[in-house]
Formats: sequence, structure tokens, C-alpha cells
Amino acid sequence: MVAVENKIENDDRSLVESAAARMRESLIVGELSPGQKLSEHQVAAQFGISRNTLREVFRLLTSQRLLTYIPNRGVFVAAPDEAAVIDIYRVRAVIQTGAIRAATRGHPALAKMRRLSERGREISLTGDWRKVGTNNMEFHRAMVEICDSPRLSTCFDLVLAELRLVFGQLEDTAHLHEPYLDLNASLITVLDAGDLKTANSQLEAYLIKSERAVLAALQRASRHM
Amino acid sequence: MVAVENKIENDDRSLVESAAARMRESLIVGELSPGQKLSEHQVAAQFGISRNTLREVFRLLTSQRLLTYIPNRGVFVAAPDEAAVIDIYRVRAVIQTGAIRAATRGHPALAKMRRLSERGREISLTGDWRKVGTNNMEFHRAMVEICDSPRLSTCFDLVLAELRLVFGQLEDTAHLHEPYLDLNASLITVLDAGDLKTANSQLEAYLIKSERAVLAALQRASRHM
DNA sequence: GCATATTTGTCCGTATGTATA
DNA sequence: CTATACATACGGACAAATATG
Repeated sequence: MVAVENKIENDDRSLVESAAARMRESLIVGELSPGQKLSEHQVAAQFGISRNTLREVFRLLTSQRLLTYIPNRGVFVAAPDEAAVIDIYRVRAVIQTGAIRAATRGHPALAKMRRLSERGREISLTGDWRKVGTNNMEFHRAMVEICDSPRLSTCFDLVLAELRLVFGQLEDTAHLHEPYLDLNASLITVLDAGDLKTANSQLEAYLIKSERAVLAALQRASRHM
Repeated sequence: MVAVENKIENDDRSLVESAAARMRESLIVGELSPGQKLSEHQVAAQFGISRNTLREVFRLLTSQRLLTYIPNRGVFVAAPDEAAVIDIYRVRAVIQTGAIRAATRGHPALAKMRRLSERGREISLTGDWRKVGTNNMEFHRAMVEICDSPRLSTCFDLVLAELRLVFGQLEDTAHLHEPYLDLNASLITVLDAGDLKTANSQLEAYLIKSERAVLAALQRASRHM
């Protein structure tokens, strides 16, 4: 049902943390379908950990909104609906416009963004759209780093992970990221020039466009079920 | 050492959730000192729950930054330092200015803010500064509700809880809240008038002032130890 | 609507490793 | 350096809630 044989060097962390990381990855790449029930017994066996330890993992991922707890019924893979998507983009708007407002010329995060933007173009040539998507997320993650705020970055990571959960529900992640390569490139050019006003309007345009695309794809997906 | 005999009607939730709520309250009101080690055995006995259950509670509160995990050493009450305070106010600035930018006349949250502001004045007359502080937090919490974003509100609640942890370290919470009654009242007046520009500059003034006061108090407190 | 099987919620005992006096 | 204390993790147990036939 699910691939869990990745024992990829997680020994530096505690068992519950490494297991949480593994399950987090499974969730993000879409190996588990949203709404799916996760049996304690079964998952514990798959991950090779005890039920007690697994319950700690569940608590962690539930607090990150990747899993959903229903009392006396167990945990389920979170299934972000349209309301969730709308809310996620609301969070993004607030945090990312805040980031741009905080942008100062020469900030390390800007260089990182430029690097990621260029790398995104390279990846797009290979046609690996999943990687393009991941790269795009890293680009926006770097944008938030302009704030130099670990707490804002953590909060942002949470909603991004949730968003990837949504992408996992969709089939065609291709055109969900491709059109934004140009926008991202333009954004850093404007930012480097210090034109925060234009940068913010471009960002808002991006967010609206992206939100609409995700919502439309989500509605298509839910209709096909 | 710590009062834990409050079995105040927590039966509707699961054991771990009610225990987490109780411990959360203990942390926020300052019953436990920052940096203090929390022995699994001891705390489990005090709360009347098993160590397994307690560990789930610890995971929850750790993800909320109220506790700190040190591998193989256990959990400790989080001790937010100056860097944390600075970061907290950075988050507040981004989220709360975002909230004000989203303010529309007649939004329910504005009415709530007005109610809380007036209530704050009443409480201040009694001289119960702890309650004034709590009221002030609720005021700002209501401000974030303008966004109509559960995720932003949750994120904001997290940093507010952390901030209360800081207050727990200080003795004189009195003048940490009193001067802001006027500012809050003024803020809603300006917001009701729809003058977002002025509202934001007043908010920024508040945040800077408050941050400086907290930082100063924190430095005084750390010197006295 | 009932009886039964399954699963969650919670606890205990215990073995092992890690940190500290 | 040894001993003690403690965190980490496991497996088993049982009641209560839920799902199933």
C-alpha cells in the first residue's frame, strides 16, 4: 500500500522525530490519500515502531495540520478543502507581503531567491514538474526568510506543507507551477532594484493567480470522485 | 511546588488534551519557572496520568514552543530570551499590520475590540494588572480576527502564549499594560473611521513601545539572577 | 436493534542507552 | 570511573468506544 522501506540515515534524531519526518515526507509527496484512515496497529507495524511512539508522532503531525484527530476514531490524513486553500493563501498574503516590506537590498535571502529562480528554469527544461513545484516552494520560502524571523518561517512552512498536501490530491501539477517561472524572475529583479511597491503588486498578482488555479484544480478533482 | 488539584470539568476532552490544557495554563500564569526541568515521573504523578500519556502532552506543548526538548535529557519549561522577544514582536508586526490592512468597517472583530477596550478600562480601575494584561492580549487577539483566518489566529495565539511565558518571568506586570489602554481606545476609533494609515502607524508605535518595555524588564530580571 | 469484533485510550512493567554526581 | 538516575522505547494488558455483521 505504502512504501516505508526508506531507512535513509535518520539516526541522529530521536525515533519519534525521524518517524515523524518519514511520515511527513510520505504525506507531502502524496503517497497517502487525504481522508485515509491511519490505523495505529498497522502504521506502527509498517514503520517498525511501537504504538506508544507512533501516537507521539501522530500528535506532532496533527499539530502541524497534516493529520486530523477524531476522538475515539483515530487519525486520518488531512484533507484540506476549499476553505483551507483560501485560508492558506490568506496567510501567505499577510506573511509574504510583510516579507517584501522588510526587504533590504543585499539581503542574503534575495541572493538565495535569485539562485532558486534560475535553478527553477533549468529544472523546467527537464520537464520534471514535481521538482519545479518543490523549487517554487523553496523560492517563496526564501522570500519569507527576508523577515529573519524563525517563527514566521516555521508558520509559513506549515501552510506550505499543507499546500503540498493539496497538490498531492491533484494529478496535473504541471501547469500549476510552470507559468510562475517568469513571475518569480521578474520579482527578484524588481526587489533587487528596491522597488517594493511593484514587488508587492506582482506578488499579489501571483498569489491570486495561483490560488485560483489551485482552487479550480481542487474542484475538478473533487468532481471526479 | 505546583498546584495541580484543579480537576475543573475537563472530562469532555481526551486525557492528553485536558492535561495539556492544564499544563498550558500552569505555564502561562507562571506557576512554573522558565528553564525548569520537568521530570516525566514526577509530573506524571502530579497530574495523575501515565508517562506515556504525558509524553504526548509534552510533544504537543513543545510544538507550541512552551516547552523545550533536549534529547536524552528531557523537557524543560521554555525560557524565551531577548532574541525570542524580538522575534515575537516581528511576527506581531507582520500579522497585525496585515490585520489592519484587511480591516473593513463594520467587521464583527472591531466591535469585539471596542468591547474589550472598554472592559480594559473598567478592570484597570480595580488595579488587577494581571487581568488588564489578559484583557490586552484578548484585544490584540480580536484584532487578528479581522483577517478571518483561523491559521493566522492560531499562529498569533502561539506567539501570544509565548509572550505570556515571558511575563511570567517578570514581577511587575503593572506598568507593562497600563499605558496601552489609551492607545487601544484610540486605535479602534481610528479603525472605525476607516483610517487604516493612521491605525497602522499607531499600531507600530504600540508594538515598538511594548517591545522595548518587555525587553527592558527582561534584562532587569535576568540581571537579578 | 443486538451481539461481536475491532480499535482507540490509557496504563504498567521493563530493558537499554545516556547523562550526571 | 563507577554508580545512580532518568529518558527512550518497547510490548502487553484492559476498559471503553466504535464499527461490523
